[in-house]
Amino acid sequence: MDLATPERAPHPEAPAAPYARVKQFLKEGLSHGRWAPGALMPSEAELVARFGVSRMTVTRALRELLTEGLVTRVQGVGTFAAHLSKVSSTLTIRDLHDEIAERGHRHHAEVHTARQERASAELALQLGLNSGDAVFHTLIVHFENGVPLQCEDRYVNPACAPDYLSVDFTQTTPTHYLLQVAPLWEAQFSIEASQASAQEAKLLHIGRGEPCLVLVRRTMSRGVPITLARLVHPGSRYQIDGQFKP
Amino acid sequence: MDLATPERAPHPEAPAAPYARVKQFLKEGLSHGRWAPGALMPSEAELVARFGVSRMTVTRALRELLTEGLVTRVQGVGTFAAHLSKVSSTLTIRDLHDEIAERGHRHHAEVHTARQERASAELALQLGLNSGDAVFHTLIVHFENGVPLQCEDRYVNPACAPDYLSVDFTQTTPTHYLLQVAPLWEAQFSIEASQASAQEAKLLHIGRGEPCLVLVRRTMSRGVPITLARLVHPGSRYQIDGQFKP
DNA sequence: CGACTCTACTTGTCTAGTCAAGTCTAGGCA
DNA sequence: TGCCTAGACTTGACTAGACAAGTAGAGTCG
Repeated sequence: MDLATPERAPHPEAPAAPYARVKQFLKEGLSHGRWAPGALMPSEAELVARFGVSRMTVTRALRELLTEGLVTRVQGVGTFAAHLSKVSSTLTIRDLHDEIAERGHRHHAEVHTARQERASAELALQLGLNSGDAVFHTLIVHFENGVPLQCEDRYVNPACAPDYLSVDFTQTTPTHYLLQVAPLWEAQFSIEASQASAQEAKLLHIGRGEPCLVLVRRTMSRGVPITLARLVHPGSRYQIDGQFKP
Repeated sequence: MDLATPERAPHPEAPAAPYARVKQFLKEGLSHGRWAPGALMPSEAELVARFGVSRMTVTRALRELLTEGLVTRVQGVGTFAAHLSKVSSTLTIRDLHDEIAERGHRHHAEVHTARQERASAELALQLGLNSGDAVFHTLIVHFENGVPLQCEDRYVNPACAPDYLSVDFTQTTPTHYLLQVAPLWEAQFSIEASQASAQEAKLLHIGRGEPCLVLVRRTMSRGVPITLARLVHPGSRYQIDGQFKP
């Protein structure tokens, strides 16, 4: 225990704010199985009476539990404990440079390709272009303390980032640059395991056929596709971590 | 366009609820780069004046944007556009049975191991037990339309699910059963790519050394570890999909 | 010049009420 | 019996205020 802060937190279980107390009460009840999944929970009026707070306060607590997916609410009926049949975790995909820097390690990048190409039919579809239109293509290998960690094969919609090819990607990562150009994002991704191709194996200094964690990500801004990236990581050197906490 | 519902949605861009209109206004401004990352956004008082609503309404809109991570708020200073340097996506980890059933496919499971064992030192640490304590161990292969899709190697804390070994896992998945027993969860997971072991290759009907997507998940309820699972999928047959939408 | 205070502005939280809309049930009526 | 309606109860959204707490800048005093 930290006895040096007696004023700050007299009871860790009793948050000061009334809305937080109500929320805590409901959360603990849920975690102790007081309301089985699907069961009817106390109504707002009951909670108002029990805690002696106004309805807005109770509403806030319940709305937060709703957005956290812990309860289901039906107008005219009541509030129910959610069945957590799906465990939804938050997976944070970060800029690799930041990730490495945060570990206190050194990051550098080798640019192998940075040129304009003509889009294939499939690529054009993904980027909302017509087949044969110009696209920017970069192939960059990222290193952590001199060890290759990621092979980044990226196509960019020129309309969204006309100056993309003039950026020095040994200094700035494409992710970082594109985040500046296109403010708000919408992304789809898929994660899969596959063997390294001959080129990837060479660039990542691994054996041909070694298992790799492949992350394919397509990002859009205001409905316009910006970029399609294929991020290949050696399976032996990289893993994705995440957690779920209600 | 759906012209059959003229009353319901006259303008898809103008939600009926005032708090939603305020939220939409701010979101669109952010997506159009009206406020650069880190820039000061309108204060609550300004929004109150602009939209002619009460402060609680504006507060709600801003609080929701805050929980979505789109803005940063500092008491006494103001509201700022967040820099989205990290793109946090929601990754939903679901019960495999449900996932397969939703695709309209057939799921069945083969139970290869279901017994009590003594915990190794490392396993005991993960499950909050002492080395040598009893643990339940199951090894189950899940099939989609007769094709092996996942090899589930799971250890369970007997204190949390005393009847675990008496469950018929050809009928119920361990995930589903454990969700019933332990109401609210906390989970940590990691995703990595590695080669199939000899046993895994045999169980999954793939070649030894083929790349596999491995998901290791540890779940806890009220701080007590419940289960540690290692889910191995053939890289050629399985991928994880997700999306991010602010 | 430096330290202090006062003020204006900001967000954080709460209250006590209003109106609206959806659901369920009991009772009445044909 | 079957249908309909009225009332009770629920959530959803909002208003117009209030007080607290934090920040930043302007002005003042030593």
